[in-house]
Amino acid sequence: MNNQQIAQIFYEIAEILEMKDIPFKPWAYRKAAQSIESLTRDIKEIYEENGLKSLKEIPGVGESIAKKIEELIKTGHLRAYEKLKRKMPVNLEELGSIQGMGPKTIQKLYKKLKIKNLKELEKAAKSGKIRKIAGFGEKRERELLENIGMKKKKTKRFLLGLIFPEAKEIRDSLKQLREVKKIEIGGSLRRMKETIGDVDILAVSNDPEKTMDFFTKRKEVVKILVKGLNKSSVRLKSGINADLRLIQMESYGSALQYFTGNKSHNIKLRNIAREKGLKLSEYGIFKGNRKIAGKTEEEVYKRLGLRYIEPELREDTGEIESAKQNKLPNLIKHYDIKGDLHMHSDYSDGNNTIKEMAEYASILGHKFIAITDHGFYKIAGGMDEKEIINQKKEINRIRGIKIFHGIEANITKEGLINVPDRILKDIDVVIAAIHSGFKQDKQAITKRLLTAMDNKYVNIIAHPTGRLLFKRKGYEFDLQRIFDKAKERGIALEINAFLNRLDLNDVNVKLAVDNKVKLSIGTDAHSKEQLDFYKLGIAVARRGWAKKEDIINTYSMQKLERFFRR
DNA sequence: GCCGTTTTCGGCCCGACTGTTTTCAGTCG
Repeated sequence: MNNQQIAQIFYEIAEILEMKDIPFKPWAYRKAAQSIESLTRDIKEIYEENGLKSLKEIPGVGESIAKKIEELIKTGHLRAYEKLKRKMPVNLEELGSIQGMGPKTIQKLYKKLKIKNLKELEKAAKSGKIRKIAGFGEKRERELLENIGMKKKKTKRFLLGLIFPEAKEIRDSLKQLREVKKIEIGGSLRRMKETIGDVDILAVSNDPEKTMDFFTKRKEVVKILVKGLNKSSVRLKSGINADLRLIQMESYGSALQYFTGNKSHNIKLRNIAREKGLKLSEYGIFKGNRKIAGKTEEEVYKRLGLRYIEPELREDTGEIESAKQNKLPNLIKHYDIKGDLHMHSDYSDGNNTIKEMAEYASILGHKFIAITDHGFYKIAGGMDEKEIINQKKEINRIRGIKIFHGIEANITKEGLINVPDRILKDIDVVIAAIHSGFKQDKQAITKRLLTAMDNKYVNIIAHPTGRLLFKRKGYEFDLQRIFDKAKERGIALEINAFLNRLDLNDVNVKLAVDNKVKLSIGTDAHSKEQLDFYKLGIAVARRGWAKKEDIINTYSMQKLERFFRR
């Protein structure tokens, strides 16, 4: 029973209780499920520490839910849940995934028509049985059928790195309109989450009609879903939906705050408002009927007694508590980054020459780069000893920004570095990474990484978990032991900024920062345009609460050289 | 069922939209 499975059970209990019209309990179960889902540790571990007592320290978990967690850990079952299931034997996950099917509707359709799953729902809708039930009608029935076809809630998510440039282009084009007084991207895109569900754009406009026309006629738009004067919704070429909402200037701040989210961050803010006898909504902060804030986000947070919280932190993972105590970190800024420490040239599997990479990096404002082609690795066109020597000579000839001569070496199944020490010793920066043998168990991978980090030339462990978004989960290892070793040996762990890696991810970056481990940002670019991904790396760092001093890309050249030589 | 710098009892986030209604319930974000 892992955290996700336990959370899922509590979500289902919440749904069933909701059907039964039991007040407030669903809210409690959902809250507990949410906290369990976002734990960074195995809940079993927490339980083993101090039993029920340590479970109750999880927010939203009290006496009763703690006992249920205990039962699940110990037996793998939950009698209370199974009893509920027997009375409500419907496939909640399936039916609930249909847009318009909430708990009350599912309950009603089960009671009246014994509908238990998607197949039965579709059959009933097609044969016109649903429209005859009180509270339903032809339109509802037709809509349900449509939504079954769409399976709308399961719309897939998209890579931040793909959507970010597309959304920015739309925003910038709207910004050109004279009528548009203010505009910003909201939602998970503003929080720079690694995957994005849809694009939310907020604007203030003097001419809503013209603005909406312009938006819905953009060349990126393939379908208009809704078009109104306050809100329009379109589907873009990439497949993602984009909303444009127009709001009044005096609510701009509170609307931006509201539409940036995330949801539990917002709920917490509303609770704080309520505790102060105020009301917070997307229209502002109200005392009775009087609006007392809402024009800017800063004002909203301030009025709630909080320091301003950067969008990347708004995930309800402790940022509100920190803001209250004025303990938010001073997050790393874009301009703190002086260079990129992982990229490939045509010496291995990259598309561009070293010179081309360096020139593009210079345009981006970098002061240095590290060329880190694969060494001794045939599959990726890795260099042999002679090519490595030639590469060094070429780097020394190139004028312009500082180029560190690096290498990306493999960590073998035994934890050895696949490039001999006599070569490594003359290289400025050595990146080591696992590129094969992902299936080893947790212990084996941990040992493999630890052994590799004992090599005295290794400076950076690249893409430490090996995950690929939407593709591969990544291998497991004992994070804490790797952190301790990295600190002991003066090795940095990488935030690989390649769009489908983002590895370490935000959660692990936060843990690393807490452990005072140094991090390095590298794009892993295989062509010059991919050097743009460094922005994604900064986003992950910021979402992981990283400060300037946590990231070695912010070091001065001298300090960085010292770090590499250690 | 959880939780508390106004509470160990009495509260629990807010508003828009929609379809089916004659004043609202359910769903969504």
